[in-house]
Amino acid sequence: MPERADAARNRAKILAAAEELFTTRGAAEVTMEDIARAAGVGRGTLYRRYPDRAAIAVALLDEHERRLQEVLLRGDPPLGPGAPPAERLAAFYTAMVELLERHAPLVLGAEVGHSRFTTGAYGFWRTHVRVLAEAAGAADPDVLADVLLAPLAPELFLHQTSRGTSPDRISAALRHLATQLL
Amino acid sequence: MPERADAARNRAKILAAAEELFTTRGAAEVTMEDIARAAGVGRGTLYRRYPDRAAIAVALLDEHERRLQEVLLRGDPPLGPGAPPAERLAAFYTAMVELLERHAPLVLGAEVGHSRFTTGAYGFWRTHVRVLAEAAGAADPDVLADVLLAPLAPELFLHQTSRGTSPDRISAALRHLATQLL
DNA sequence: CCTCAAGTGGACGCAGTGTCCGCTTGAGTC
DNA sequence: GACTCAAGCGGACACTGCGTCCACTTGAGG
Repeated sequence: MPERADAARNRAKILAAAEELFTTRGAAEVTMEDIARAAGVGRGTLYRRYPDRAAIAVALLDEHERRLQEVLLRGDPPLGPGAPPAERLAAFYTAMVELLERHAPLVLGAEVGHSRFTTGAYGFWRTHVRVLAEAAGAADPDVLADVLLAPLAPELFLHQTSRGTSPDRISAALRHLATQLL
Repeated sequence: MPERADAARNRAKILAAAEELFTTRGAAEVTMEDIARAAGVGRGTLYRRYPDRAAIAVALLDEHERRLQEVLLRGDPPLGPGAPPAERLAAFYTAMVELLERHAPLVLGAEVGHSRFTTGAYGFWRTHVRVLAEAAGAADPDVLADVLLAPLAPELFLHQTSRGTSPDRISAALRHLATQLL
């Protein structure tokens, strides 16, 4: 059965309020209570849908990540299939840094506990990179995939940018890395 | 003035109890109350010295890290000065993985919030790696240093080992990386 | 208009945090 | 050995955020 009208309205209010709070204050400073109040909704209603902050952040990210995943699988080269592995990895890095730049507070919010590696998204990125590493004939692509993804950790990104390093510079360094390794 | 005898005794009891709890249960499952009780000490006493779990974990790690830092600065090659940058980085990776292997729960415990990058230790590792990158003539060693340290994130290490990847394999992959990049 | 399941929201109990302050104790002094 | 007093101690307290529960409300189909 489809979602009831009031339920859909509340879901939208919750997501809008949460996105606003996450990006203005930073995920760590936002409580479930804050989100409920900002959305004009009771705590119970909030918990009915989302068991914790991470779930909300994941829901918010979902759309953006899906879009990139789609492009990786079926888009044009160099992001999509067709280009040599090194170029595809470089393009992937660029896209991910852009994603981080726009949504770092959300990505960080999604990582309550140490959930980063257990979300479906990490698995996807990991598989993608491992396949590229394999195609380039790298030794131990399984471990290399994790290593290549590590510099995209949102905490690191925020640390670097807060220290004054521009996303472009990070992006460039990663592209350089990609061409050297694959 | 020196520390009073009872104070020193309590500090030792606290550190011993905390190390035990951190390693057996995992840092996230340990409360300040737990540590105080296990150490046979009041909460007030605990807070007097350590404002939070992170401070305790940092204190516990301090000794081990100092030893490695000492070797990096003044020890024999390839860890210490003298060897070519790539070899020094490879040796550094090996040493760090070993450190993680022995003390990952502590390292993780030290990272309440996103303190990893603000501790003195991170700054030290970062400087060390940046100097190596510079010596090898790498482009943008400043950013590269962060990138090269990223795969040593304790969350990643724990994730990899819990998935069945042996520390030796991680270590080998990182050494390979070092020789390819510098 | 009626029914009733889906949906709502706030009150409640709990766990952990960090502070405060009256009591205790160690270490110099005579 | 007794005295002093600052350093040290520890438990009580107030507070914040979490997650649940259940009596009430509301939307949609009959």
